[in-house]
Amino acid sequence: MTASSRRRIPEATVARLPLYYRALIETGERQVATISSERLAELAGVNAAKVRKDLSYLGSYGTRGVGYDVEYLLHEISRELGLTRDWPVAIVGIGNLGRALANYRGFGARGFRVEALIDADPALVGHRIGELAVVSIDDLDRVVSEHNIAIGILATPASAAQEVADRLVAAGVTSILNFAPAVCSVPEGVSMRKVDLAIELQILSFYQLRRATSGVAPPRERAG
Amino acid sequence: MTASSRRRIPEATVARLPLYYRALIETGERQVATISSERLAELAGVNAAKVRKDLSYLGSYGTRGVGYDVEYLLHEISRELGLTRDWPVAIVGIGNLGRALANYRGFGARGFRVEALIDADPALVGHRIGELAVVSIDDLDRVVSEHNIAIGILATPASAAQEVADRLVAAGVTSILNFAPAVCSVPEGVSMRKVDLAIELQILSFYQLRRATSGVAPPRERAG
DNA sequence: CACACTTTGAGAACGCGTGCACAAGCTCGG
DNA sequence: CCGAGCTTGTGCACGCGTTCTCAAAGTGTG
Repeated sequence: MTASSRRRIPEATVARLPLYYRALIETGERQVATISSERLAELAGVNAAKVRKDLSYLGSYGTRGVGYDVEYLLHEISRELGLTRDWPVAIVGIGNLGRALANYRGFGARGFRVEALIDADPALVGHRIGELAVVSIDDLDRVVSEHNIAIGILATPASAAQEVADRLVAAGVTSILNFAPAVCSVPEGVSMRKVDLAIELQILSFYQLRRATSGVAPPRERAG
Repeated sequence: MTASSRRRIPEATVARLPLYYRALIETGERQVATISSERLAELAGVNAAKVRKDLSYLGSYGTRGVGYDVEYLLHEISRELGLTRDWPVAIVGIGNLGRALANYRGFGARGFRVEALIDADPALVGHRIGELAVVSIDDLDRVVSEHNIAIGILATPASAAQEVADRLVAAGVTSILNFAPAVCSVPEGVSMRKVDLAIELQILSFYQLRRATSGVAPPRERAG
């Protein structure tokens, strides 16, 4: 039975699976064999009922009276998230942020291997960052297909975002992580997630202001 | 009447206000005086009914048959988001990401002025990045109160995140943007938003895998 | 001034996600 | 082998957010 033959997993649950994954990795390193939903909830910063419901979407992997087998659960979540294989990734836009992302060690650890750095600026092309040389955006198509890249990270200025997204999609990329502060649309069948740093600060600012001018408490955390 | 004396604004709406803000800025620059909810929805990448409902939480600023006055609406949203004033910000953890954030131009444009760079590594202290010198974490308390910093950006390794968050809160910071891949709790009355790059990729990977093994379509976009 | 047209604002229905509460099921000690 | 104790899995109710829909309210033309 493949991962996809199961019942549909709610989006909110998918967003929490990486939290469980991380918590389980840490737990496994401490040679702990089983873990209860309560403990896992604590480590992941959520509520225990939610953990149980989330995990039940993957199947009944727990044992009543005991808890979940750490190794087994870890394996199942890895498989569900596609972390049992490597994902070659390309970063487009090698500015401040793109460079930081290129050097970020956290990706490789989870199987996301940055295999291409792409930029439109001729002055940057050929410049090495770590093991990789920046290639021209003219070679986007070739690089994407040669490295079999399915996931693209968009770190260009806002003005270039839509055009680059289109080119990535045309080249065969079907998942995009967009850091550009711009609305950007992709066709059906392509996923896109947005991370906008300025927007995050503006949301904080809203609640900060409310707290300053009144006694209104902010929500405890965001949806993610 | 202050921003906070109105009825409560739903969290989901707050998260969209910055999108409207950005769209209105762009529209204003094109000398357009009024805008319909439909057009604004298009620019912000959401649905028109949502735009109208969101804006109605701020008050009835539209004119039936006409639309919204761009300048006026912009002003109201700015005020609501606290963008009419400046927010001094500190970045803690001057690694790859911290440095990129320190150089990021997008913050200043919205009134978020990075006024302090803090790190625990003595080798980094004194090092200049742009206009600012990195200061020691031992001076965190002093720097935060001297600059009246209410918003902190946490870009440390996961292992230091909770401790640094505690120190920020103790120093008087009441809003934290957390980039560290760790669960991290803050007391009531402090807001924290999380941005975890590895988690974003893992979510993309999930849907990528589903698409590869079956014909299941991913959700069109995230909640944000 | 009346009428056609546009667009907002809000009522209402629906769907998703959350969390309580508890039965079902497992372990372990005696 | 039995009963006490623990933990999972899930039914259910509730609340939030989204979206459909339409009356209300404005504009503009003849």
